[in-house]
Amino acid sequence: MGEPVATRELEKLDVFRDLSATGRNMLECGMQLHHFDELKTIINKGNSVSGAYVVVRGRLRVYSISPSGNEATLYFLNPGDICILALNCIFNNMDYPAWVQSEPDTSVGVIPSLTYRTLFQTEPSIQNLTVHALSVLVFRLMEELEEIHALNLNARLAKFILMRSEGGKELRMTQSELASHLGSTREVVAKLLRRMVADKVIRTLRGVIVVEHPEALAKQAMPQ
Amino acid sequence: MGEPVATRELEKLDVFRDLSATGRNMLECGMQLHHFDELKTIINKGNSVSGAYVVVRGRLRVYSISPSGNEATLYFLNPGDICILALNCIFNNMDYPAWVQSEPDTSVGVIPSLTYRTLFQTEPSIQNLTVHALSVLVFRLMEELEEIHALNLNARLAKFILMRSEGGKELRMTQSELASHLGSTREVVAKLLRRMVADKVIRTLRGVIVVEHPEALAKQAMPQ
DNA sequence: TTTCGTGTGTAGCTTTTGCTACAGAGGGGC
DNA sequence: GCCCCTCTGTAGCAAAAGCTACACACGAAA
Repeated sequence: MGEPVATRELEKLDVFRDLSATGRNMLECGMQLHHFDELKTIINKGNSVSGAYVVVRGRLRVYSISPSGNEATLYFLNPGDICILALNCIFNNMDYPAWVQSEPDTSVGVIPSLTYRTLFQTEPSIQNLTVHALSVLVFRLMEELEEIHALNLNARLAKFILMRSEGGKELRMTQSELASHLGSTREVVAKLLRRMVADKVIRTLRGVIVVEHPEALAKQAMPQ
Repeated sequence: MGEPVATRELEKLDVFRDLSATGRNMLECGMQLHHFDELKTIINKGNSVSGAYVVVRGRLRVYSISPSGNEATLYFLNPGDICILALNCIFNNMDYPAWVQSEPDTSVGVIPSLTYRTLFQTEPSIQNLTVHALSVLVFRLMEELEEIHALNLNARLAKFILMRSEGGKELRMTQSELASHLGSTREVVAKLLRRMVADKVIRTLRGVIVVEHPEALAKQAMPQ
């Protein structure tokens, strides 16, 4: 169980620095803080969106579920990140199009829809924040779409390991989590990893992938 | 060869109505008009973006090219549409990440980057236009990503035919164009179409697909 | 009419990916 | 130690999709 969120913790985040630069205190503006002690599904697909979500502490996982029941992680939200899907919903009066799960000890700030839209009309910092967040997502999504067409699963896996391994050394993630990120299945991921291990490109441990030969991995991340 | 663009033509578009509601005339603001008589590649991947592009007449096709040389159409821009990729580039100082081709007799208005950014800071109509265009794209992209994971090619093809056939009757598009939209190849598309023809769901003519049985097609567009 | 380019029909093979099924390995709690 | 749960290793088959290769059809231009 984590300690309650301190104002100090809020002020560390760029988002809130931007917001407070407008001379407003978010809590006074009506922002609510929610805390989740444990892993819990906090939004289901089709839920209505009450406001703009900003992660203050911990992590949120946004994912979709295919009809066959497979989960595919869309992205994570770390402290300071805004949920852009929720922003979209606010500006288009739509229901939330995915699922969201909180990790243990996660705090989320919620700025009510109306408040956010009002702030957007008057505050340049909120305008820029919004547009920037949206653009970044658009690019990420287009890149991913292009990748799916251009790269086979092995290349996408190689690329994923490269990008997410801290300092290009190792990646702490189970094989099913990997599969979920790539929209594939564990067995297939295991098969591909096996080949990489045979090629001495990586080593696998329980819940960890150790990158042995980053250059070779980068080569596998290339088309073909 | 088309006639030059008339002011009347500009005023018909929602975008410009929004803009002129701000009491500004876009041409006076520095918008330039470009006309293309024939099919021509007007932007290459990596080109710098000079401003916000608005289609006034005709159509632009935005596409990516995979390393193997296959084109995959990302989307079309019809009169009144803004190129959101270009918007993104403007707000993030990036180079254009795809290719753009003009159809014959196409006119495009270009609002210089700086002008657009200035307008964005002051004009609510431009703010809303921008955010709305971005959100819509984000949703479209996420939907497509989810579809690729959840649906097989046959279902995606069925859905595509349904969505794009005018009034659910027929779709004027060659099989290679279809393949390009789905990021697949002509032969595979032909194979799937063949099966649909055998099932009496569609009829195929040269450059045309006639929808015979929309309900059956909708059924094929479902997962599995 | 002939020719040529583009669009379509089709076959067969290969590769990739998914699915089922099971065995073993490691680690935490009892 | 023992149990149980999760994570991993592996095999084998099935389905999906891509690639190669060719034949034919249609229509426009010469």
